[in-house]
Amino acid sequence: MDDKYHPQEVEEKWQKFWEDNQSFRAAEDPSRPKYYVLEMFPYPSGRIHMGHVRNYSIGDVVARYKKMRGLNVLHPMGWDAFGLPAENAAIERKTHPETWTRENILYMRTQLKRMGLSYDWEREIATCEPEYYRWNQWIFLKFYERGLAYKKASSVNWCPSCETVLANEQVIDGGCWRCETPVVQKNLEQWFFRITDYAEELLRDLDRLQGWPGKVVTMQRNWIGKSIGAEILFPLAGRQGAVRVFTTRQDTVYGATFLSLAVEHPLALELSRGTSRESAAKEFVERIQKISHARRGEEDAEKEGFITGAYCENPFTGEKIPIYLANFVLMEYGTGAVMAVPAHDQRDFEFAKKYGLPVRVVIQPKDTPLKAEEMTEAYLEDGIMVNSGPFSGLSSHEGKEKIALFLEEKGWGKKDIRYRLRDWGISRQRYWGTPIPIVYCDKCGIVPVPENQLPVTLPRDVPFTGKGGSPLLDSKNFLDASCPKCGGAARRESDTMDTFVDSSWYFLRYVSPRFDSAPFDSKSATAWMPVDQYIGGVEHAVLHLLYARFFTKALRDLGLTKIGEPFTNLLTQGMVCKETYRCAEHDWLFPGELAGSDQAGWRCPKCNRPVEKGRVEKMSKSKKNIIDPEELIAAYGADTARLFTLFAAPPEKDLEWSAQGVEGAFRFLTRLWRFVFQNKESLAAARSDASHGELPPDLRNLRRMTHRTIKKVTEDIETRFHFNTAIAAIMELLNAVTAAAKDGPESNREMPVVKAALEAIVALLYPFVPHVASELWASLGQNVPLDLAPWPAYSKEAMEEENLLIVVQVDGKVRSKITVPADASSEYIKEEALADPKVRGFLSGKEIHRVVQVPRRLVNIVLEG
RNA sequence: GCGAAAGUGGCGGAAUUGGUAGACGCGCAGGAUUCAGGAUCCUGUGGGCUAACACCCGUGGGGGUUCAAUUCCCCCCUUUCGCACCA
Repeated sequence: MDDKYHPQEVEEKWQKFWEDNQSFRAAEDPSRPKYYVLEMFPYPSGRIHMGHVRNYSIGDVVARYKKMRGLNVLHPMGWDAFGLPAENAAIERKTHPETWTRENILYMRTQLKRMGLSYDWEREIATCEPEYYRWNQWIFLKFYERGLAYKKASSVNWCPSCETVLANEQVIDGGCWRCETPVVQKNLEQWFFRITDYAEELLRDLDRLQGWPGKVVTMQRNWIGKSIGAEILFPLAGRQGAVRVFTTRQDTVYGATFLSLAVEHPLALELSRGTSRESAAKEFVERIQKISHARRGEEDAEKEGFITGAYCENPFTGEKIPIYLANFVLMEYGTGAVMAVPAHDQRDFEFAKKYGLPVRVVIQPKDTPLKAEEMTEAYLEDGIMVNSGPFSGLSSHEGKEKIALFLEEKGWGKKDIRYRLRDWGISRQRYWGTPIPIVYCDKCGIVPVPENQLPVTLPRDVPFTGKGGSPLLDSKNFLDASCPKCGGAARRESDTMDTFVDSSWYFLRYVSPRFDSAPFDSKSATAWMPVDQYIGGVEHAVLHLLYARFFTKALRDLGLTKIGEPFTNLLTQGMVCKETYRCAEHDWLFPGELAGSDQAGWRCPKCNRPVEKGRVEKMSKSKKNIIDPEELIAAYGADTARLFTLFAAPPEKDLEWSAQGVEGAFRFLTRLWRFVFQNKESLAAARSDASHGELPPDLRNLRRMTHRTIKKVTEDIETRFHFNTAIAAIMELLNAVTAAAKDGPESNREMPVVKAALEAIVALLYPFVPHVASELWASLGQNVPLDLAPWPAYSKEAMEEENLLIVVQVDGKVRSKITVPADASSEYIKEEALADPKVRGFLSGKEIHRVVQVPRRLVNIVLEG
C-alpha cells in the first residue's frame, strides 16, 4: 500500500482476509456473555438500496463494537425470499419465481459482502428453501393441533391488483400495504392463526419492552386495542330473543334511548321481515354494503340510519326503544350492535339530532348541571350519575362496577373485555409461498398432512401467465393427493401462507440453521436468544414485530423455547431521503446522481423548461430520487458509504442524501490515510504513548484529548447509538493530531503521543470503517489484526485536567473567562473572578447581591436591582 | 378531530443532569502551492454595529419560573408520523 488511499484495493484485501480467516463465525461459548445482533433480513428484490446500506451499517457497528468489547457475538444474515414480486417478475420476464429469486440472492449477497459486513455467512438462510419452509408447515401443524390454526369463512380484505387476501395489519389507509390499491371485501374460506388468544399477553408484555421505542409500543397497544366494559342484553319487544351490545360506558345505560345495528348484523334484515319496511331495509343494507369499509370511515361521512320498525326494551328503564340500522356501526368490533346514548356519545348525539330521538342526560359534570335541550355536543367525560334509578349519585367509576355486577346478578349481561385485534388471516391465493400442509378428502374432510410427509414442496412446473387465480390451481400433480387418513382421492390446499409467517420466527432458525429435527435446536435457542439488539424500519411496527412476538409466545407454549419476547432492544432507523427535481408541467423526471452534478441546472427534456427543486422525500423509484449504493461503493468504497450514512444523522432520524457529505466522509479517510503513510517511518520508530510527567503541556493536552475521545466514543456507542457524534469526536482528535505534528517529522519528540492518538483513532474507527481501519492498524506496526484487538481503554489519570476554564457571568451574561488550577478552591475561583479586569468594568459602582458558583465550571455575579 | 415527536447558521446536525449556543461535517470567502484547473494545506465564517476592541440581538412566536432556559411550565403556529366512527 502506498500513501494514496485506494479504497477498492484495501477493501478487497480485508474482505478476503475475513473470509479466509472466518473472522465472524459464531460458536456457542458458555464462558463468555453472548450478544445477538440482528438486522431485519431483506427481500431479494434484485439490488440493495440505500435503506439496506444504512440498516446494515448500523448493525455492523454494533456487532463489531460488541465483539471488541469481548462479547460472543452472533450476527447472521438471510433472505425473506418468498413473496409476490417474484411472481410478478416471472410473468413479466417469462422466467420462474425461483430462478429470479435465486439470481437476486446471488447478486445481493455479493453486494452485501462488498460492504464488508461482519456476518457469519455459514448461518445464511433463505425462506424459499424447502429446508426452511418445511418448518413453517411443521409449526402450522402444531398450531392446528392446538387450535391455534383454524379455517373459517369470513369477510376478508382482498387486493384486486395482487389478487390475494390481506391480513388486517396489511391494509394501510384502506389500501394494500404493497401496492396501495384500494382493498375490497370478499367472503372466502381462509386459514387463520388465533393471535387473539395472545391479545392479553401481547398487551401486558409491552410493559417489559423498555428497550423499544415508545412509539412502537404505543402503536402495538393501540392496534391490540383493549376495551374494558360490559355486554348487555336488550330483549326484543314482541318476539323472542335479545340484542347483545358491548359497551364501555355501562354507567350511561339509563340514557340509552335507541339501539344501532351494523348493516351486516344477523338481525339487520330479520327485524323488518314481513313488514312494510322489508324492501326499504334491503335497499339500505345493500347501499351501505357497497361502500367499502375505508370509505365508510371517512372523516365527514354523514351519519345515516334506517328505522327497522322493531323495538326492544332497555332492561334498566323498562322503556321500549327503537332499533335502527346505522352506517357507522362496525360488525367487526364488539357485537355489531351498540346501545345509543346520545347525551354521552358524539356519534349517537349527531344521529339523535338528525332523526329527532330523545337526548337524556344521565351523567352530570361535578359543578355545572347539564341540560339536554342546551347541549350542542355530547358530554363524554366521567361525572356523577343522575336519572339512573338506584345508581343515581354514584361516580361514573363506581357506577361502571355496580352496574356490571347488577347485570350479572339479574342475568342481563356480564362484564366483558374486547380487543380490536383480529385473528391473523394467513391464506394467500398465490404461488410463491409456503404450501399450507392440508388436504381435503370427500370422506374425511380437512386432513392435516402428517409430519413425516413434510415438506409439501412447491411444484416447479407451473405456468405463470398472469391470467389471475393461483397458478397452483393449474398444477394437477400438486392438487391431486391421497388422503392420509383413508387413502382415498383427495385435493391439496392450493393456498400458500402469508410471507409474514416466514419472518415470524427466522431469528430462531439462525441459532441452528441446519438443524433437521425441529425448527431450531432448543439448546441453541437457550444459548443465543433473545435477540439483544434488533434493527430495522418502523414500517413493521404492527406487522412483523407483532407477529414475531406472537410466534415467540406460541412456540414457547409448544415447549420449544423458554423466552416470551424475541427482541430485547429495538432500534427503528429513519428513512434515507433525497431532494427531488421536477418540471412544473410534467412529472418527476430527474434521476439522482452521484457527487458533482448540479441537477438544479437541468432542463426538462419534454419542454426544455428549467427544473425546480422539489421536496426532500424518501428515496423511491417513483420519485426518481434513488442513489444506487453500488455506484456509490464503486466510486468511493464501502467505508466511505458506511461513514457517510453513519455520520450524516443519528440512526433513528431520517437521513438526507448529500453528495458533498459523501465527499466529506471520503476526504476525512483520505486525510487520515495520508497522515499515517507520510509519517510511516517516524511512527514505526516511535514507541506508543509516554507518561504524563515527561511531556510538555501541548502534548499533555493531546494525550488528554485522546483519552477523552475514547471515553466519549465508547459512551456514544454504548448508551445512545449516537454514531454521528462519536465520529465527530474522532475527527476532532485527528484535527488535534495534525495540529500537534504540524512542524513535520523532524520534531520527533511528539511521536509517542501522536502514535498513541492514531492507534486510538484507528481502533475507534474500526466499527464504522473496518477496512481502512484494519489496514492503518497494520501500518502502525500492529501484528494482531484489529478484529481481535480489544476496544481501547481510557485512563482517568490521563484525562485529569491541570487547569480549568471558568466562565464568569455578570447577571447571567458571559463577561469573561478565567483559567485556574484544577485544584483551586471555590473561594479562590470567586476571588479571581471578582478580580478579573473585564468583570470589574461591569461591577463599578454597583453592589454585589450574591455570587452563584457551579463547581469547576462557572461563576455568576448577581448585582443589586 | 385525537395522540406523539420535532422546529437551532446558507445546509446536515451538536450542546448527555438548567450552566460558554452553533461541536463535527458541508458550503462560502481570503491566502499558500500550481503554467492553469483539480487536489491539498492554512485562516476566517450566526446576525447587527464597528477601523478595531467592545457592545447589542439570537435556538418557530408569545408569556412565565430561575442568579442562569435550546433544556422546565403555560398558550399559539408550523411540519412529520401514528390513529381515526372501536361503542
